[in-house]
This record gives sequence, C-alpha cells and structure tokens, in this order.
Amino acid sequence: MIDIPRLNEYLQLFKEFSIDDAKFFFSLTRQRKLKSGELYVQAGEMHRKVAHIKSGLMRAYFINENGEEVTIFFRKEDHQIAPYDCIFANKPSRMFIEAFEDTTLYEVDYEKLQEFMARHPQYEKARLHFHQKLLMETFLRLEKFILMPPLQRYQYFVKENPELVQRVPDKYIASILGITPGSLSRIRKRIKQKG
Amino acid sequence: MIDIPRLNEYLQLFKEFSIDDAKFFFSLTRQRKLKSGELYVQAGEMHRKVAHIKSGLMRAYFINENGEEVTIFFRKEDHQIAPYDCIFANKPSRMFIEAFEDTTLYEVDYEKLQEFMARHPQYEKARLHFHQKLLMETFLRLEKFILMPPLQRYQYFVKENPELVQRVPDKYIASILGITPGSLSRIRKRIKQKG
DNA sequence: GTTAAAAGTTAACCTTTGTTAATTTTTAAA
DNA sequence: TTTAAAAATTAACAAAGGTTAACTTTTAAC
Repeated sequence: MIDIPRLNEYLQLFKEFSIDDAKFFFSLTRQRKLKSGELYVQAGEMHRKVAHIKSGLMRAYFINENGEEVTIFFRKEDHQIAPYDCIFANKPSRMFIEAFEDTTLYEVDYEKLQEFMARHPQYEKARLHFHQKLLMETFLRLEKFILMPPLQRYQYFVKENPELVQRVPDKYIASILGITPGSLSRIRKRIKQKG
Repeated sequence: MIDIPRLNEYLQLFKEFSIDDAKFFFSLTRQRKLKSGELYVQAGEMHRKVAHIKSGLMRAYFINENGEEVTIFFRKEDHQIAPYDCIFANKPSRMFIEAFEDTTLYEVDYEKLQEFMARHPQYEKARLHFHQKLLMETFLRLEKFILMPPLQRYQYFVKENPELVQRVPDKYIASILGITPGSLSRIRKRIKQKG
C-alpha cells in the first residue's frame, strides 16, 4: 500500500533530480544481499559507506565491557544505515551492524557520495533533510531518557514503534531502552496489572 | 589563548567564504544581549532563529508533568543554539531556553539563513559540518544512557565536560544525567569512598 | 559583615533495577 | 511432530534510585 504523504515528501525532495543525475548516481551504488544474522559492519572497521535498505531489517549494537551485546538501534526498509562514528568522525566504527532479517540494500562509498554532492550542490537540500530527520529522531530518544523512567519509556517506545515491537524479540527492545530483559518483563507485568 | 587546531578547522570550513558574502551574511544577523536568568525562548513559541553565542552560557530545559524544570543541555560561547524541534519539525518549541550567565549572541532568522544558503550552495559544506557535529554529540550522549548506569555516566560526563561541571551547580548536571540531585550526591559520596 | 536564599548533603523509607539461576513458554529446526 | 534452542518469565537477594524532609554548607544580596 502506498503512503501518499510520505511519497509526496520524497517527491518534493527529489523533484529537481534530473533523470541523468539519477542514472549517474545509481551507477555509483551497488546492491548487496545479506542473510539474516550476517554481519555487515565489524567494529574496528573503516566502513565508510552509506546504505539504503530496500527490504529487511538491520541491527546496530555495541559490545560492552562484560562482553555482552547492547543493541542501540534498528533500521528497516526504506531507511538508511551507516556507522555514524566512522563516517562523521572518520574513525574506525565502534559499532557492529548485522542483518536481522534477510536484507537487500544499495550502498555507496561515502567519498563518492561526497564527490557527487560537490558537483551537484542543488541536492544538498535533500541531504540536509535526511540529516535533520536523523538528528530529530536521536534528540527525541535522548529526551526520553532524561525525562522518563523505564516504564514510561517503554510505553512511549511501543506507541512510537508498534511495528518494531512486533518484529523483534523483547530482549532487544529492553536493550534499546537501557534496561535488562528481566526488568522489562516486570514492567510488562506491572502494566498488565494496573492497566 | 588561541586553540590552533580548532581555529584551523574553522578556517578550512570558511576558506571559500568571500569577504562580500561574509559582510552580507553578517548584515542578516542582529546582536542580542541577555542578562543572566533572562528567558530567550518560551515553550509554545515559534522561535525560528539560530543564534551564535559570542560569550556567555545558555540553558535549555523542559517542564515535566510535575511542573519541574528538567535541564536538557547547556551551550556555551563559540557554539550555536536553537530550539531544534521548532526549526527542524516546524512546530512550536517545546523547550525553554534561558541565559544562564550574561550572554551576547548573534541571531539570524532561519528563513533568511535558508535563502542565503539557497543562493550560496558552496557553503552547504560548512552547514553540513555543524549538523554532523551536533548529530555525533547527541548520539554519543544517547549511547551513554543505553550503555552506562548513572555512576559511570556521571564520571564520563565530568571527564568530557570538566569546565561545565565547574561552571554550573550540580543539580543541573544531575538533571542532564537523568537523575535527582540527591542521587547525584550519593554517587559523589560513593566515588569518594571507593576511589 | 550580616542575612537570606540557593545548593548540597543526609537519613528514612519505599520502589525499582540488576544479578543469578531456575522454570516456563515460544520459536525454529530437524 | 518431535526436539532443541531461544526467549520470556519468575523468584530471591543485593544494590541503587526516587521522594520527602531536615539539616548543613555555600553563595549572593544587602
């Protein structure tokens, strides 16, 4: 089913995108298919690529001092994924990124993207849009940590990400919320009891 | 004292900035002086302006459901400040921003900034840089909430912001860390005792 | 320098989380 | 369908945070 407002948003962004530019840009990308569970970015790696997820689900995580995986975010189809620290800070990625479901994505070297943008500054507006969206998303998440205790954080998260909550086991949701699976389990129980 | 690497970073960003453009851009800005404690942005207000802080310190905060102020960030001299939600989401600001010390800033209407950038796309690179820096900062803060318990979060914060910790009473630091002043006080005690 | 206000600390009490380990339920594989 | 693996729940205990209120210290105002 087509999401009209969203499609419109995209069309606005790319309305000045000429067919030739689009073709050329597409020629810079390459398709990759990943099996569920397959590692896409390794911590320590200089992975200076940005990917558009055509279909599937990706998971980014750290490994903490106890050797445990700590999930920091998921990105699904029609969204972009990259190890931010590597690209923005030009340092080896500190995060791992894996395919959480079978995933198809298109990736482009960040350097090539930079060249393209340098030659076609008229598209900076579109890029800015993506950056601002990501910044707002990140800032909103941060806000919840400052303002809400875990129970409310969970309720808010479910409201904002109903689909993801269905698509992913609770232990990953707990991780994103900064709590343990046991604690999340108790929170769910409390919500059930009280309403 | 001059911070050479930082100055260099700026010079790189603005090396293509012509004198005429700089003059014109400056003509779009206006200086404002705020007394310590003076409100700069009111929640509910459409404050579509971006400000460069020349000197002083600004504080952004929410008012939570209990009517308490919850500080979300400080911004000091040589940095930029704006109510992100208002500018990026084009909705009334949900945050308050006040001068925490006597502050001088230069502000520009976001619309005028947009016009300027549309006419001078060569400066998008500089803008992108600021956005990426802010995004990295925000993402790093979020990371700490997911990965660290309050005690470590505090220690990390002090390490990363030694100056701010000196400059601002502890209760604001506690708020930024998502804990109560009482809890921060106990944390400090624990650190003293154990080392 | 005195005084009032703000900030910081502490204590008591309750709530919640983390940890560990056992148990149950669910999911996926054979 | 059976079986094994993964996820979720639960319990017991210790550790930590929230709340409230009293008290101390620090800061700022007069």
